[in-house]
Amino acid sequence: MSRVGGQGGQGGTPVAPRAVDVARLAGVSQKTVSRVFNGERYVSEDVRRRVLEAAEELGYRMNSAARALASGRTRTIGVVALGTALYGPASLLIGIERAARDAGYALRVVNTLEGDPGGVAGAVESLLEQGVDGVVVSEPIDEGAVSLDVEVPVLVLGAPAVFAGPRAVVAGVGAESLARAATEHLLELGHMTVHHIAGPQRWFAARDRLAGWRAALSAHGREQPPVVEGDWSAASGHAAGRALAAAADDVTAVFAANDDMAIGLIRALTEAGLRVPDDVSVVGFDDIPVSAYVTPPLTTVRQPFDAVARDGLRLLVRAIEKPDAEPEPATDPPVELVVRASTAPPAGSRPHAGD
Amino acid sequence: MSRVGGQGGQGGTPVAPRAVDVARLAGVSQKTVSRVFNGERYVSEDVRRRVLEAAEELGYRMNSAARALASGRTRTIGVVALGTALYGPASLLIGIERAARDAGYALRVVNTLEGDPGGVAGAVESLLEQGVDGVVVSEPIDEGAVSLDVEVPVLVLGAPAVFAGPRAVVAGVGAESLARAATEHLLELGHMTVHHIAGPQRWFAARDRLAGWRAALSAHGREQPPVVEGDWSAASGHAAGRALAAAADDVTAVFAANDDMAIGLIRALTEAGLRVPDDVSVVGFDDIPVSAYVTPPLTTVRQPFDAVARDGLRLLVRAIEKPDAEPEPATDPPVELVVRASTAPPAGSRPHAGD
DNA sequence: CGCAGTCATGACAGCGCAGTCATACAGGCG
DNA sequence: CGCCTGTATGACTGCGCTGTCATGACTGCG
Repeated sequence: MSRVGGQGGQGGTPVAPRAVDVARLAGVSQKTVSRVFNGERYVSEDVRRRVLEAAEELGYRMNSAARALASGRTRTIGVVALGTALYGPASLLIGIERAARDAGYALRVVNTLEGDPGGVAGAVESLLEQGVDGVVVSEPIDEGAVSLDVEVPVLVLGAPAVFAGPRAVVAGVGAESLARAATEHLLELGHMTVHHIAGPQRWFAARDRLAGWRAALSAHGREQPPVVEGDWSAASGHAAGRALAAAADDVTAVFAANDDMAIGLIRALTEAGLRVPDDVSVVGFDDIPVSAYVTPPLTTVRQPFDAVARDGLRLLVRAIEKPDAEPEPATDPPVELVVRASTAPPAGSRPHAGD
Repeated sequence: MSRVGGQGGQGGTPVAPRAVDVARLAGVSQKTVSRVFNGERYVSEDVRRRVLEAAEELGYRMNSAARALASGRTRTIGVVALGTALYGPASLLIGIERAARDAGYALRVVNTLEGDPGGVAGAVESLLEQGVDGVVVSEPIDEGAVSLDVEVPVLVLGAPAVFAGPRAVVAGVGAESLARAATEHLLELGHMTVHHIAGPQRWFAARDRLAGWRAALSAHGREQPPVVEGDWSAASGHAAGRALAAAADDVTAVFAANDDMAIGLIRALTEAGLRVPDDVSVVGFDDIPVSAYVTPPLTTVRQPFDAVARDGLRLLVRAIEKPDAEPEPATDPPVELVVRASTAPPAGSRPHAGD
């Protein structure tokens, strides 16, 4: 008794049609069906059409498990993401999905729970078990040196060589130059120095921004005020702002490592009776959607998530499909500073409270 | 010549060890290795230990493609998401991932590009092709009646029965009751009526919120002012706020369908010389992270994304693993109104500008 | 006309697992 | 003691594809 194909039978559970069923209907061999569906050469137009028609009629869908087993390739890319709804990581994930799909790859996603030790390594391991041709580690947190000594290419977005591996490709989110641009914007407005509310230093992204800030100040020979560290949340920015307003009376410019903290900071400053930007200028980072509409509209730095994801994935796909090709370096994404109303020149004649 | 296992050989490409390799090393049959890795009954403690040790030594990882082919199950759930970094959808996706992993399922993600016709159906199709045991359609946009007539269970989060299918499970994000609570909060403060800035009506979530607003006003016998429709963005909230401030001088309370629009709205009101909450009270929806730190801190409604995701996935997994069980209804998630400083009783004696 | 080269197709094996069935032995019971 | 039930294991097969090789048919050219 042979199997009864999909839509044909009246009763019983319908059985998904296989390539042989299509082949039979089209009057060709199963292998030819495979050829058509893989877009291989050497299939006559006539046969191709017949196969596609037969497939359509039966509602045929290729079984990707069988394909993966036979070919050794899954056409799937695994992503290790952070499991946070923060605008940056979420946007990057979306960009990765789009780029992967455009490249003909499906996506598997595993989130690392923050604070989970060995999270990245474990996540990569589980992806390999699920079967992926390549892995993207998106904006990870520093967990000490992680060895990504795995057999597939790995793209690390937004983290340096801490992630070592034989087939690692690192593409930058390039936050350092962006942070530098933000800081320089404030210096160019005439501020003597710029304070910094940093992100949590376990995040590479936070360190990059800190480094960019330092670099800008160094380059201009300015002193580096003590850094306050937040946790990306508006709440932490608020707390940092309170501390800043209380401790130092000479703060005229602050660069916050993300927009949420900048917004919290502005609120704290406002509560302390300081006006933004009249008394204190504030720059954020990310250009989250609300930034243009908070009070005052926030000057911030826009990250080209889409370009980063696309560029990184291009490299990854190349590494997957042409393992022997040179590991071409990533192109640096463009810097974009969005100047709004939260920054202004310092009030030169403003009397110092403490003098 | 037989294959040389993984870490053993010095030269050449290492070949991933298979179950037979583990079996050989442990002195058992391949089938027994399979039993151990699937946690089946009837394996002696001694054998189990030996197999695990052998697997460890070889660095064995099961091949999930082979497993899927042989068993017909992929242990993977596919998610159709919207491809937006909006807080709601992103949070829901994270909740889904966690819940799926806890249930022992991996995740495949496909984003629908907004405005892509037939996006959901196409996305589901591509997931089926990739091989999934179940599908989650997360907060979709109305594309007309979509028939999810597929062979696997489908969980639709946050959309009504427009998505029909033989094995569909619908779990609510229950935005209607939340929207109703938000509106009633304003009425209880003493406002005569409440204006509404709606989300794009192609979104079910936006319609639910609109319906909740209407229900609250009807229940209290209040008139329903005309609705302004935004697109979730702060920019659209800003535009709506401008229109509102210009057109009507009797606006004392506004319920915005999400926090971003509420923030844009507040900015527009501020620019028009109206104070929040003194002149106008504003309620948002979502409780995005910055909401507590904008000026003024936003009264809003928190959605229990995690609970919704977890509950929905429980139903989906049940439908996958026990196809014959009753399709238990979803439990309604709890309502949580977060009252901050953007709402207050109306200024009773405030002189009307136009009188 | 005969032979090489290209194009088009099919036969067959095997990817690495899980399902099915057979087998073997232990203990309980009438 | 034979029989049955429960436990523990292995042999064999097949899931639905792709890779490899074989086989024709057709083309161009000396």
